[in-house]
Amino acid sequence: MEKLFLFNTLSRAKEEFIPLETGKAGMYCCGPTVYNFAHIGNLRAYFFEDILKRVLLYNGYDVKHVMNITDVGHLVSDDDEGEDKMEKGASREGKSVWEIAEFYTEAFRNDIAMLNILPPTVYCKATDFIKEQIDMVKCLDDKGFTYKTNDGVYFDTQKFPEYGKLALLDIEGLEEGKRIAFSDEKKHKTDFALWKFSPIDQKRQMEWESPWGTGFPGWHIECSAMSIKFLGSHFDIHCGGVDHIPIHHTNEIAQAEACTGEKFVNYWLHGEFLIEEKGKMSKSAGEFLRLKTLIDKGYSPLDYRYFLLMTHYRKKIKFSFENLDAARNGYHNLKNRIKEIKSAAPQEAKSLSGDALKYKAKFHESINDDLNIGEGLAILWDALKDSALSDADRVLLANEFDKILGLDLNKIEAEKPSEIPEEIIALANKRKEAKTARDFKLADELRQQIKDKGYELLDKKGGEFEIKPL
RNA sequence: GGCGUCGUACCCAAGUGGCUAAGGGAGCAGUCUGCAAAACUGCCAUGCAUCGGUUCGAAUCCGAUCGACGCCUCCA
Repeated sequence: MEKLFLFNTLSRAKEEFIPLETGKAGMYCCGPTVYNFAHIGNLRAYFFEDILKRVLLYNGYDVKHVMNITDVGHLVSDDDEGEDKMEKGASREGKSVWEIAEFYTEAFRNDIAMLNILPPTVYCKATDFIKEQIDMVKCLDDKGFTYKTNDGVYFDTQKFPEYGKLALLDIEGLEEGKRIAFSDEKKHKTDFALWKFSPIDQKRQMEWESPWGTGFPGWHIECSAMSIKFLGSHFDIHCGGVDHIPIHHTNEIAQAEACTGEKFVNYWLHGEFLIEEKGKMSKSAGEFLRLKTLIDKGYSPLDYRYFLLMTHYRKKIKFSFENLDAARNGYHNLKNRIKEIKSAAPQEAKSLSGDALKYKAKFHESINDDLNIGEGLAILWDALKDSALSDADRVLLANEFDKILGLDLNKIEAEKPSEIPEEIIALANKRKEAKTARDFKLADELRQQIKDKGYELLDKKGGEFEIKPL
């Protein structure tokens, strides 16, 4: 098996991937909170995880990919009035929180399917595993890692000496309550809620009984509880966006390791943000770009996938329509070139020749070097332009690389003569005559007529022409 | 205030100590052509934010400066 290197946030270094169990890889990815549509920045994270998963599969691993769906609301802040994102979404749309969750989960599945993101092996909804979450809080409670306040059960981070190791947190330097009203019942600024109580005077749409009182799970417990349920108390890979490093994943490690007494995860991988001119894309700002927005503007979802393929997952990518245009053009040219090669060599290729194998090896090396897809894409371009390779080899390589790229390159079909109506052919022949007679005015008129009827007339060498449906 | 990341051509971007600094887009030129479109071919960074240092050798390591961004509620 080829060596695969991944950048591990824990060590801030590329490390060789060694699975816990030979030939298998367990992977947990933090999924969406289904209170609204995903914006294109959110989708970048799932795209990065898709590349990771495809690279693991390419290397022959049997991948178990688990993703949570956060369908339980988390409070907007510690001191808010009990309204959360889910309930806000529900009241905004006049539906129940359960309906909201169902609707946006479906929208999310559609979005990732359009981007050719392979669906996870397991989708797990937070509300389906409340018992597991309560059990985990109990476990922490029994081991003395918790304390109770008026509004919930908290994790006492001072009892977990390694707290913050993932984020290299300088806890002293954190500004308590910098952007949030701070609960003064918390013993330490980094302590976080494991279980929150429902406000006494209010009936929440989502609340459950627990040994500590009616309420709902804290902000981080679902991921630890569900990842352990599906992948075991110690598993290979956990990923998410970079924003998860200092809080969410830091807290997950604390909870999980305090409860199980084992190392939680071997490799932590984080995807960078997509940013706009004015900075990070966010939903709270109101307007945000969805995949559908791009489609409405005439882009295909795979144009956006190509855009994401152009850079490395650990680098910020700046979104602009100018850059998306560049991606669309590049993708278009790529497909065009493959179509031409396929048209020239319609026969099925059998296996790669020596030179083509070198390209394959280079590609494999690139993607195994911490998912260097930008370099992989360049290798594809080089191969397609290498005249020393046979057409059959080039087609085979494109199909091979597409296992990672996911650009539907294998679906490109050779140009086949389409059925052109007699009427159009007659018009084209008339135009040819006009051209020969150097009556260009008439020739242009005829070409326009053909265009109006939905066909494009292209001139070829020697006065020949080609008709294509528009 | 603390912590973290980044700065490679007009745009996106790979390269993180040693071969002419990948690739894509845009642009320009050419082939073809009455014109157009498409396609193909060629050109496009003696330099990698700036200034110092280490080294036989630096885009790559170190330091300083400037600039951009992220995190310290929730968030991909």
